Amino acid sequence: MGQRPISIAVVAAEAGVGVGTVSRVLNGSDQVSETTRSRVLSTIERLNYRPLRSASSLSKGRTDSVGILVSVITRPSVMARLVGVIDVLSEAGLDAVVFNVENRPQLDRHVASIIDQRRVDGIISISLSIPKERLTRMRKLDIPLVLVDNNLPNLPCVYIDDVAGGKMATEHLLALGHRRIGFIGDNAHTDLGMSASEDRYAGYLMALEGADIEPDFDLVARGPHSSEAAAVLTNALFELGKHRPTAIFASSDTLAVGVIKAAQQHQLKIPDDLAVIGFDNLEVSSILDISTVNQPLLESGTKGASKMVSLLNGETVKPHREELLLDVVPRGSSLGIQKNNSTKLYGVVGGPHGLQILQGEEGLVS
Amino acid sequence: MGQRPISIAVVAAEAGVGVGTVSRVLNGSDQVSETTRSRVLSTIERLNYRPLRSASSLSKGRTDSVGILVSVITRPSVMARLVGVIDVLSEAGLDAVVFNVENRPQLDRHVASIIDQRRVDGIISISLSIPKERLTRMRKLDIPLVLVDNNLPNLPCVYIDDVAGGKMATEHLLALGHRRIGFIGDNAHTDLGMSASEDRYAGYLMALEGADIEPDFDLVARGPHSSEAAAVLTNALFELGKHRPTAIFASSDTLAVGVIKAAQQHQLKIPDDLAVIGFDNLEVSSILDISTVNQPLLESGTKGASKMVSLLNGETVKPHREELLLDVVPRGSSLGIQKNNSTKLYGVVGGPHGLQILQGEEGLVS
DNA sequence: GTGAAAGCGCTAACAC
DNA sequence: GTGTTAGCGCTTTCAC
Repeated sequence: MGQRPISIAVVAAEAGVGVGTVSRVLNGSDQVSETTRSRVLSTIERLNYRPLRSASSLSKGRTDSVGILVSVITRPSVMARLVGVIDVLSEAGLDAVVFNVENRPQLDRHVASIIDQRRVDGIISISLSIPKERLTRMRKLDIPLVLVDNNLPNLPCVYIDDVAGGKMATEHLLALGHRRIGFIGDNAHTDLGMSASEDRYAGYLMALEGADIEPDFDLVARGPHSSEAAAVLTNALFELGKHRPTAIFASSDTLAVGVIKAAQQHQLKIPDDLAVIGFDNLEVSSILDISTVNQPLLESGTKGASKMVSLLNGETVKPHREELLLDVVPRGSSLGIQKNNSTKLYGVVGGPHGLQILQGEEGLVS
Repeated sequence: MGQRPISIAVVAAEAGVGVGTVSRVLNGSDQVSETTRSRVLSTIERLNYRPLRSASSLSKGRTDSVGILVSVITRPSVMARLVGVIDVLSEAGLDAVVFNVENRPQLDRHVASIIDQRRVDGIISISLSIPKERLTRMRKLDIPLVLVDNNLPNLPCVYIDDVAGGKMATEHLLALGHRRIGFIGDNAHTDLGMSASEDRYAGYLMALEGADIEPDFDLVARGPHSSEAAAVLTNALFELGKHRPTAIFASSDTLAVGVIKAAQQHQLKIPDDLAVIGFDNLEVSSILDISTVNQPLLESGTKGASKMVSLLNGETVKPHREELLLDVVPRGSSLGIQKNNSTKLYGVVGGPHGLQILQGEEGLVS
């Protein structure tokens, strides 16, 4: 009881070999005979021995863990990326150390501490802009960095073209005949480099220009990134009376939900009185039948993490910089076609304790 | 260039002191004269030195990081807890190593590896049930464990009474005069010990019993944890015709969204034709005006993490086991009172680039 | 109050 | 193939 945990030395002694051999077995070296290997292995098993991470880290000079910088985790879009990252890292035997960043000074602090304490082997930044000086320092120190949902030259990254996305969304509305198209965006966390909303706004302007429509800034509104805020802003747009927009592009689905809520409160029919398109293709947009621009969120995380894994293995990262594709997902909020096909996808069966959904859970987020 | 990173020895030499002294300064020992301390401190600053985590870990015998076991991170409720945990840990200078668990074997594997590799000083389990044998082992090895959203005797934990919550929700509907009350729950991840839905169901039954109502299992349905699934199940309940429920208790807001969607597709008026109450008080329930049972999600995370911090500091955890309180949040989906006061909370102002929301962002999730 | 030195448990370079 | 040994960078007695 209370005896000190077994070290590699104990295992070596017990197995009648040197510590070096045990270490070699542990690290899968082929410099060990099958006989010895199995003997060591069984001793390890018997003693229930596991190498101490920190000792190995110190010796190897790496931590086998990567830092993940992320902000406003609670956003579903951010969450999805994060999950993708964590899953791939975990699969590769790397620990995911998550840093939740809320403002610029904090971002800088975290980055600095991560870099200098070398507590991780690499950093994955999700939707965040690392301060320039830190970037330089990291490059100098040769600390791998991968950007997810961000795009910087010479750095491995996975990103989308938000401008193009904003353009696509707006063009969707234009194609439906709308001329007075409003924009609802957010101005949250721009200090952290989260510029998606503004980029999409740029795309919105481009689309208007392409259609020879003079932008009307009375139809543009920005606020915090929440449904409530979007509802408030939408209400403000409605005060324009007959000059109100006939369609609104919300820079994220979360905002689109607020837009629709506001419209309903004003007894406006969607999409006849007001067409709406969002961005991200979150689950909520599917269930509320909101048109949107789909972006591969989870995939951005998995691909980013894969690049990190490659980097840490010393391999060259295949597509160094990777742009993921977007596509418009037209739904009822702009087309007005009610499609409740989801009902047909799953079978429901009765049981002694109530109904149950049968099989076929494809597409269901459980 | 490429010079090896400065170690404590370099600092010591540079400052003209022994490494021991530098270490003492680093760890805030009071065994150092002010003079030396400041000299060392300035040298550290000048060289931009940071102690190497793994070396310190090896020496100290602790990692200054804690493992977080979590499942289905994408659930907003889980995410909120996770954020709470991470923030408090980070504040305390502890690294948050996140393990995303998807099934029981994986849970067991992760726990085993965490325990044996001693890669963290403690474990916080969110909504998950650690296998019993692992629990025993952890206790024997003296590895601190804190449960968030889970409740086990003799273990520090933060939890709610899901049964009571389910009862409250159902009683809310009963108080409104409903007699045929349906239940929509999920049967996801019960293998991981996520029993909230079933516990709330137990509360539902208790409430019915308290009102002398015989439970009708035709009004009970379970499926995956998604709005889509809930919509499908709700549709199935509607097939009961006049025997359909006049109210539904959905075991989470996510499910409640699906219930409402299904009702709308059937042209049912909420709450006149169908009253609905959910659980969790997610942002979505607020914007969609869904009645719900509020539980302090973020707080469960922060409180749990605080307990961990105390444990690691060798302090006794104040309230060892802590139950957080629930309260019914009545909204339009059951009461029918449309309250769009949110509009009044924030000012909107015009600008050259469009409208902006003024100040007062309290309550707005950005 | 401070320096010297002995570990912490592991890896890797070097012998044999 | 395998054992031996010198570190990895820090903390912590133990002298002084």
